[in-house]
Amino acid sequence: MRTDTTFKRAFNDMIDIIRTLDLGEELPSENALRAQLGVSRTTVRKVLAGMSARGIIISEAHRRIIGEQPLQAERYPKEETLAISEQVETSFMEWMLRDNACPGTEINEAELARKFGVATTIVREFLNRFQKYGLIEKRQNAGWIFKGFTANFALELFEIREMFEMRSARLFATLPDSSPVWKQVRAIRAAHLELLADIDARFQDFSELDSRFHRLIAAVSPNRFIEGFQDVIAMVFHYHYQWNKRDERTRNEIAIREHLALIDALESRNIALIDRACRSHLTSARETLLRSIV
Amino acid sequence: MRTDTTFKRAFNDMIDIIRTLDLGEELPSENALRAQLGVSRTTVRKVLAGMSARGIIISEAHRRIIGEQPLQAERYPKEETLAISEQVETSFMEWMLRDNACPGTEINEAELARKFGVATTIVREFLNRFQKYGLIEKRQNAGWIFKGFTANFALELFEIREMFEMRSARLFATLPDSSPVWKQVRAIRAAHLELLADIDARFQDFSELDSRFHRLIAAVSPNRFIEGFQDVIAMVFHYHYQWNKRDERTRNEIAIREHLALIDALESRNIALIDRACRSHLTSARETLLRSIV
DNA sequence: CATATGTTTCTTATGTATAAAAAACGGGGG
DNA sequence: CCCCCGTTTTTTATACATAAGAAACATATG
Repeated sequence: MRTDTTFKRAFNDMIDIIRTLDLGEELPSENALRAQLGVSRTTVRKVLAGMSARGIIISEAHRRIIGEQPLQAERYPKEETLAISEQVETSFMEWMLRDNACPGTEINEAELARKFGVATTIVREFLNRFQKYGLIEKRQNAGWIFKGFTANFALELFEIREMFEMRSARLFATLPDSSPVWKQVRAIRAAHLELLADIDARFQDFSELDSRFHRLIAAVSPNRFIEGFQDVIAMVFHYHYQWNKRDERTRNEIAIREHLALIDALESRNIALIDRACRSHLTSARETLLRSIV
Repeated sequence: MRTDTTFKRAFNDMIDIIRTLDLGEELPSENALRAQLGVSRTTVRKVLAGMSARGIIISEAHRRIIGEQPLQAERYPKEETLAISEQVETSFMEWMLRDNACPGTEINEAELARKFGVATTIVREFLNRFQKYGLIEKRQNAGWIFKGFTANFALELFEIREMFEMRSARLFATLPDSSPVWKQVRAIRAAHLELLADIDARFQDFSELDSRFHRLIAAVSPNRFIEGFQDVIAMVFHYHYQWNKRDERTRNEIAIREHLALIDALESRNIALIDRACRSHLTSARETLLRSIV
């Protein structure tokens, strides 16, 4: 009943490990592989068995050696490596953004389960987790309602975001030169400059960099509630921008320049400068989001 | 399989409704009762059937009249009116606060389900919802870990709480005299004074008033994320103080006086005053919580 | 024709089952 | 005694089943 996505993901990862080894070379121990693959030994053994069956690995007494290099074609497709609960997220987002975007829509667990082809349990569990994003609401003994990806949602989101982000950004002014954070700041500036240099081809990579940047800022003084909120922000930007492609290149270029200005401000340790750069970036991000909603 | 807690709760509520009616009087329609009881007509009919069977209601052709007044003893016990998913919350809190309070404890779905005598599905669902409180964390393909009711938890909680509450309190200074909020403020001040007058006997009622007060402040400018965070705060205070009774009376009396000071400040519309009263209350609340943790 | 009740259909809450994955156990061999 | 591997036990992820509850439909009655 449970899907074997963990096995398939591990199998694919194992192919990459084997490619770093030579024909006839002995494999690391099951325990070592377990650590490398980040799964249990049970799964490692299943992967090894699968590879033996395909002749990639030859098991001799007390040792295993590489029989032949695996082909890329033997990899399992990406979809099969995602747990059902993860696939449901994508299905739901598509349903939400494409089909029934209007606020007030009732969400029917059973219907969604049928539509997505999964068990109701999974949909229920997903909706429970998804609730934290503030887009759906539960009614006692009845279904859920979709509150809508509305301007109000964006405004409430950004009100919190501004509080959290200004708080974190200001803290940078008090960090000693010796803090390891500065190295990360320099690294992320480099990543921004690189992306900017090749913006025409790689503008779609910005979404991930954006999330990384804001998480770095938040991380100066860890707070589990702020970290949890970063998930909300990441979700919104990930899916909303995936759906709305208008002006994507320009939007992203502007955001990169704002990030760079904020990085400069952070390094200056000047509170006024930090405040200004941070607020200006958030204002512009908010306006962009609002414009794409209406 | 599903429990009939909705029916039992409605049954109990129905007893209260009948007590306001006279013997021989005709009952409201099913639809009217549905609205009053806040359940579906299906459940109303089940309640009516149950009461008919006990002779409380007599069904004549096309009408129902009160046959005899129900006895309080006929009420279903409180526990049976709580959905399993609600009972699990209590069980879990007790388990957490009494038995295994130490940080890092692994939480085992199957074991909890056995201990609480419920299906694993329920425990899973509960843990998913409970995650938002920041006290547990999930590990992929494995169980959950309890992060502990620690000083750090309290500090992170109050950092956010301070941001949110100061923001809301300050907004009061900008409210026009005509705002309906002021009436609610006066009402809640009265409630505080009443409780204070009878503090020796009723100090335990403070927990609920506290939650009501802070939700009122937050409500001036609704924000779904702030409202969601109020749940976290309410949970912490509800359960933690239920567990730790030390100095409860004194603590609550102090808090009431701080609330009253904050109410005065709000009504003064003086930002500096509001800031001071709000911060001073939050600081004292934080210290109290911290003291009770260590 | 509107409102009340009787009937049918659909959905949610909760229990049970089971394959996949993790963890624990146990016997060698270095 | 520690690591490696074979085996067994436990736990999680997911499917499915069903009674309780909600909603929709139908009929009757004033």
